[in-house]
Amino acid sequence: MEMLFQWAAQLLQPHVQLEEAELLRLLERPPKPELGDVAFPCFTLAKMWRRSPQQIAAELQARLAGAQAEAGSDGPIPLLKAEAAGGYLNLFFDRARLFPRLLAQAAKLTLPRPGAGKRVVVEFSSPNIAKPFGVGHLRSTVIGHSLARIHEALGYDVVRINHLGDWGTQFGKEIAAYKRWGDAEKIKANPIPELLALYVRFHEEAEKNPALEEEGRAWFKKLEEGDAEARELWQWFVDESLKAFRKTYDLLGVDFDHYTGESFYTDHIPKVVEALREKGLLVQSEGAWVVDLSDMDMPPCIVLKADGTSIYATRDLAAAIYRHEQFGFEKMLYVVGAEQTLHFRQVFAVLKKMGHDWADRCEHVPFGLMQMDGKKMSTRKGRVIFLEEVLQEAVDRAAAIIAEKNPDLPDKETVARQIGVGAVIFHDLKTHRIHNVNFSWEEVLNFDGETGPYVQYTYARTQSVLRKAGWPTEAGPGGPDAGACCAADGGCCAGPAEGERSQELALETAPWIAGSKAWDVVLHVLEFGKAVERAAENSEPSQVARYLLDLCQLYNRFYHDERILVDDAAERDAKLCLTAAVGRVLRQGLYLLGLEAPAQI
RNA sequence: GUGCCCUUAGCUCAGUUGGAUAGAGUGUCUGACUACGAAUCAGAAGGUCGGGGGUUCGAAUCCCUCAGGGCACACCA
Repeated sequence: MEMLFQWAAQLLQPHVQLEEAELLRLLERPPKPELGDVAFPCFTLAKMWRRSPQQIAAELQARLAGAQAEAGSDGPIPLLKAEAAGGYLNLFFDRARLFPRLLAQAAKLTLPRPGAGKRVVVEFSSPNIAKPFGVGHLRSTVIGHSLARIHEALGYDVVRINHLGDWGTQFGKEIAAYKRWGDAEKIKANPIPELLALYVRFHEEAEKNPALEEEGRAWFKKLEEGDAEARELWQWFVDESLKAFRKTYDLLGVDFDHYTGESFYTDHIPKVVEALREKGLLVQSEGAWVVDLSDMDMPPCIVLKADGTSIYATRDLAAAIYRHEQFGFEKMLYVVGAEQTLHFRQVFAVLKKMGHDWADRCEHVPFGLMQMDGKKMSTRKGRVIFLEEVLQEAVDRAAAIIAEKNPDLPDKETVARQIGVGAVIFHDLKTHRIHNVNFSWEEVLNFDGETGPYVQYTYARTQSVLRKAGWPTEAGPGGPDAGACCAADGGCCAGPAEGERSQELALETAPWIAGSKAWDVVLHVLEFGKAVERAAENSEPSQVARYLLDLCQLYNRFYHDERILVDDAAERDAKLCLTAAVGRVLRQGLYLLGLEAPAQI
């Protein structure tokens, strides 16, 4: 595509008084393939030349035709014709000559590496200890995991941090509840549900008996002051919870470099408070110590509560400073729900006031709520759906479909897991993260249409064709470089026995391309890098998911309408080469989203 | 009450720096497996892009305003 735009600019430049850069900026791709390969909108020229865009388009058409006649049919740029349509000048290139060159590009496609030598810290997942891992936490987990992989693929050095919710007044409450009603045996047998039940009961009883709240806060104060009993109970809750979380992470294929939760920063808090005090930023208000942010139209940021204990903002300040010292990031992403937007604006503002200019490189990556019946899910009210249950249902569904459609598939259990889990992850990543999503079993368990299984199916289809043709197929779980060319083993475009030949053929012409959908496919394959870069710039994995869905649709249309394994060797090899390129992009794209890509499903 | 976010087909959503007749999926109806995998593909139907102003040659996209929904607004995270 880039190449087409470059050529178009070169062709047009002698006839318009515009800089090449300006020209390139104006050029666009026509909305429909029948309209040509590159379009030049004449509206801006119309203003400068004081003539109608239609007139200008017609004139340019004539001029290009003249220039083309002069250059002859084998000029350096294979322009077929230029056509004025409305205020546009549409350029048609000689696809037969062009296709082999585009295909060669697609075959050795690699991602750009704008992140080389730069580090990015991604904080994500961050579930709360002693609470179940609900579908709500899934969002942070899969978005963060995908953003980490996307940045890695672009060359960044990525640090993944699980900022566990393992500190705060809630643990005072949990301890208070345990002391009153807890049963150690029950908890050992069934840790998270039992701990949750205690927590829920605490809030119910506190409605009637407000003194309980005070009791909870008192236990947190003890905990923060290092009280042995409090510490011991807390540690127990943490250990049990982590055991359960790790199982979920294994199933999802997610990992972290650091499980440094909020409690990790306890020791750093005094330093932060001292720094704030020294800079004169701390003022006392209603008994608490706060940083005033009224100059930025924000409510004050509480740093120490009236009882002297820390609050989550304090711990986020300490964490940010610690991480900056430790990792020296280019940027730091906080993948945390949109309901905490104000909190992060406050934290970043306080960092700025402290003189930490790198606060500008911290970015809250918000996402919409996971809702149930249009309402927020709530652990306290027991209105949650457990992620484990969702994943299990999805895997069961995948297994049932396999049993029905492909009973002879080897390693059925593994594939069912890959498909089921993939369906859940993809469903969460395919739309803009900021939208609220209403949880729906029907949607999550749907495997048709714009879904993870659809992309996985298309990938398996590419591998199936290659296998049939005796070409090498991709194996293994994918990886950071899965989309890179397999140049090491002699070139992607190569059948095993006839590598050189197909490469050479590919350099000539592809007369069959007229009317073939392979053209649309190869153009889209070449857009992969742009899609990934856009996803990183916007911290938006859905842009990769969207790209993959479009690629699948284009490839499936091509696959359905035309035969790949035709008798003509040149055509067959070109189509196989395209198929291999699509397969590589799909595999790497799935990897970037956190999905596996089984070769057969 | 104040601030932020959201609103596009019955439902769920795309729509890149403002560009040509606003696109998918799903659901409904109808077709295509003696073909390289039908978890697929094709066709039909379905739209005042929440309403109203404005900027522009041109607005789903930018500005203003109103409405509806969501979230947040100091000792929870």
